[in-house]
Amino acid sequence: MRGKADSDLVRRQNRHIVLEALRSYGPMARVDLGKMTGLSPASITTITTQLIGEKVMLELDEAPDRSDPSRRGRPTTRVNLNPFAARIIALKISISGLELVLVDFSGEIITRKKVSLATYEMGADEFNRHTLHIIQTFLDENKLEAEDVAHIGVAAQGVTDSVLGTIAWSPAFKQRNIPVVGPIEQKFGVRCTIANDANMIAEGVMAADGYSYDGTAAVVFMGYGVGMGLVIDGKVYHGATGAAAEFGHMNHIPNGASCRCSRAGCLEAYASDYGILRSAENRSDQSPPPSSAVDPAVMLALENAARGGDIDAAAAYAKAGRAIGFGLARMIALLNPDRIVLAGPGTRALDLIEPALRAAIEEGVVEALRAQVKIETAPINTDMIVTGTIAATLRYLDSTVFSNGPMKLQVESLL
Amino acid sequence: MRGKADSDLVRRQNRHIVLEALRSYGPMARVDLGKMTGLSPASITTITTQLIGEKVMLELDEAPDRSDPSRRGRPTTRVNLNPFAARIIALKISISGLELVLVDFSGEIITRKKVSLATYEMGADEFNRHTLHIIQTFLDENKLEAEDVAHIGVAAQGVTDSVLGTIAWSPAFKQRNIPVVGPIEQKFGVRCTIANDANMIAEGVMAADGYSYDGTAAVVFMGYGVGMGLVIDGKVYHGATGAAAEFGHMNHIPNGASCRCSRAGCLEAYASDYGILRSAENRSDQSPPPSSAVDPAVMLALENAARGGDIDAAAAYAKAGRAIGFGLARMIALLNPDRIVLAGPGTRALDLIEPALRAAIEEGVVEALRAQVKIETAPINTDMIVTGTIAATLRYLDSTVFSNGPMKLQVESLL
DNA sequence: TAATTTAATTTGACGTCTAAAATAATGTTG
DNA sequence: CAACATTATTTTAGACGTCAAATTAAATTA
Repeated sequence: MRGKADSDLVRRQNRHIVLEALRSYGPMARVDLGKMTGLSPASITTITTQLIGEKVMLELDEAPDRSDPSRRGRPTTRVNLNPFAARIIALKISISGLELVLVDFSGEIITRKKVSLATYEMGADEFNRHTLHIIQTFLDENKLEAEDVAHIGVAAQGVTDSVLGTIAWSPAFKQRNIPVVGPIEQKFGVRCTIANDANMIAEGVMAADGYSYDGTAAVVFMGYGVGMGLVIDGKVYHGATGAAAEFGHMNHIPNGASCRCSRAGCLEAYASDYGILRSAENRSDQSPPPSSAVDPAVMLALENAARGGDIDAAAAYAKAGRAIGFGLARMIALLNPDRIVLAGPGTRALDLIEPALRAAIEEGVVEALRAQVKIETAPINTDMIVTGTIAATLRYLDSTVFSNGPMKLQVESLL
Repeated sequence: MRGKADSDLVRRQNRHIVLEALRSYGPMARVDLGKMTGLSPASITTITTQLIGEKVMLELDEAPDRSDPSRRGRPTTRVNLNPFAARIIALKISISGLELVLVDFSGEIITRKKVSLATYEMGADEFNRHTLHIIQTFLDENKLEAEDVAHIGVAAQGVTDSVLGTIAWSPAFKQRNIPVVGPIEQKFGVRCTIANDANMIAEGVMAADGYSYDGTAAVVFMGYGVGMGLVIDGKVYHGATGAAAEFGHMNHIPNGASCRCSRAGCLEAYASDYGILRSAENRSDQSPPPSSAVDPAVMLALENAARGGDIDAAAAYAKAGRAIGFGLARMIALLNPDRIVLAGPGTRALDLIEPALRAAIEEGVVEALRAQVKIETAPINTDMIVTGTIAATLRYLDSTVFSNGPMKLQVESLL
């Protein structure tokens, strides 16, 4: 149960839904904000006036829209989030290196930059030395001081701990429990949060339809690894420590194929790029997984071989599909979602995977449970991890900082 | 995102938390309500005055508390939920029949009654004819009209659909998709809801500590079947159609042991009473499961045999533990909970099950994920299903009916 | 009996919302 | 082109709910 309600809560909540409407649907007129949020025109006036006064919002200076000639009356003036209200950095840490994206408050990308970094053999200290330097350089290149940045949102591949601010385990690192948030906050004095990359994909998918979805969905990522982002009652679910939905390392077969995480039988060991490749090449399930990503060209060739009649390759994809299908069946039994979204480069081979996947779901879970669930595919080309990290970070800022209103001056001390 | 906020929301929310405080902690003084809810004494006065006026609450007429002789000042007068504000019926449908419990608004049980009913062979119509008659008799016995009952909360064993108000699949019925809510609402004109029994156990566990827990927990029921209630961010999670957490029918081994649900490899086929018995008797995993519950005495004997050195029996319990352990490992990978509660008669044999269970969890999920989770055992004797159903139903009434305030009179039509 | 202590209510101010009225900015029409 | 119509936005006045502070209530203590 949430706590007590008072006029403070009312103000925060209503400011929040106004910001959220602009965040999801872009610039709009005050009337439309009213329709969107259910607030009266009077309240919208009050709220927008305040937000504009705080420089969080601005009135767009544009010529009236004449596209509909039958339109009468006073023309609208649209308002939008003020791009200069804040800047954030989204930082993606993956097996191939770092990606930095500088974004303004309205969500517009200002610059982005990729830096490859061979992280696997690095210890935590060395990694952080590099990372902090790369961030500093990125700031310098954009003529920014650290205090110009309101938040740094990190998305990392693997198991992240959002409470400790660490990467608990990742295929990009030999070492475990690498602190990330601490060093960044310490060096730059900027608030920082970390999340799992698959959760950020889920965030991206939700952002794509304006966070209008409010059911339970699972977003599956297939590629160099297998991940999942869970959306529960419309909100991306993070679990006790932000490490929820480690679908790739959910056990498929007890004592089964060996996985990068040094365990046996994980789903990923059957359905990731390297798992599929291993099966296709008829190597034993127990043969050790590689420490680096499989070359995408190799996977492309394998797909085509499977389509061209290579029986071993086709069987490898079917095996992957069966593994994912059983994983989904188990997930469905637990969570009874209404939607499953398949995403990531692995969906390119969906034609090869899907029959076995669907058969496994049918085999693995009662009809009553799976009948409702819709399976969709998300576009694979867009960089959902970055998009999602940006959306999540900005939404977080909206709710924590900008919904509250301006700092109250502490005048008492003057008396 | 929730909708807009206004003074209406404020009133509902604050009335709600006041009701909730009394619901969880019982009668208390207005001062304490203030401390509990964070509301000012003035607001508490306003709210309690209104609730008392609406006969939802009442002031207790009791002698001042003299237990602490050093206590000075005006004595408190405690208030409580008015038992006569409403009555509810909790109805439990299980393989052994129906159980009806009449409860007043303060949560006090007025009467309860068990009726055994051989439901398995019944069709939906016959079952409902019996059920409606049993409810009618129960009302008559307590000299109640249907309209004296504010809500009927049903807990059923198996897969329930809270949207359609049906039992989608249950071991108590041969037939599928049995409508329950519809017939009851139609005949008695009383609002009715249905939920899965394991979810109601979870509700009971949460109620037991005053709904103060707000993390993610899984409550596992072990007995004639295997069930799970999931608590996500402090709320019992029901999924898209109320059929969440069908842990017992989550697949354990593809193409594995045959289950009552007519599928193969479900966890329940290894870890329920009949599954354990089947293994202990060295019958094949494929041999058909029984259609009725295993006699508790048989299970008790089996436990003692296992403890007394019967190797087959001990192995059966270990096999059950391993199945549950892998199921939990998979659940942990998906949901990263901080708490697992084991409940139900099956926990009596926990000594036999636990080693294999813990080993399986270790084998089945990365350390980073399982390190946080605490495994507890709930008392097995209390009837958690009924307790939980009552708690859930009353809380539902609190939030839907009694938080709103009295009906507004529609005076306009008089003009 | 008067002072003290704690509980509960009353009073007056404050913040936010809303409906209705007023104002603003445009198009339409005779 | 002036008056009217239309749509957007702001202003005004009133409603509702909270809270701090003052007041009243009901007990104990001295």
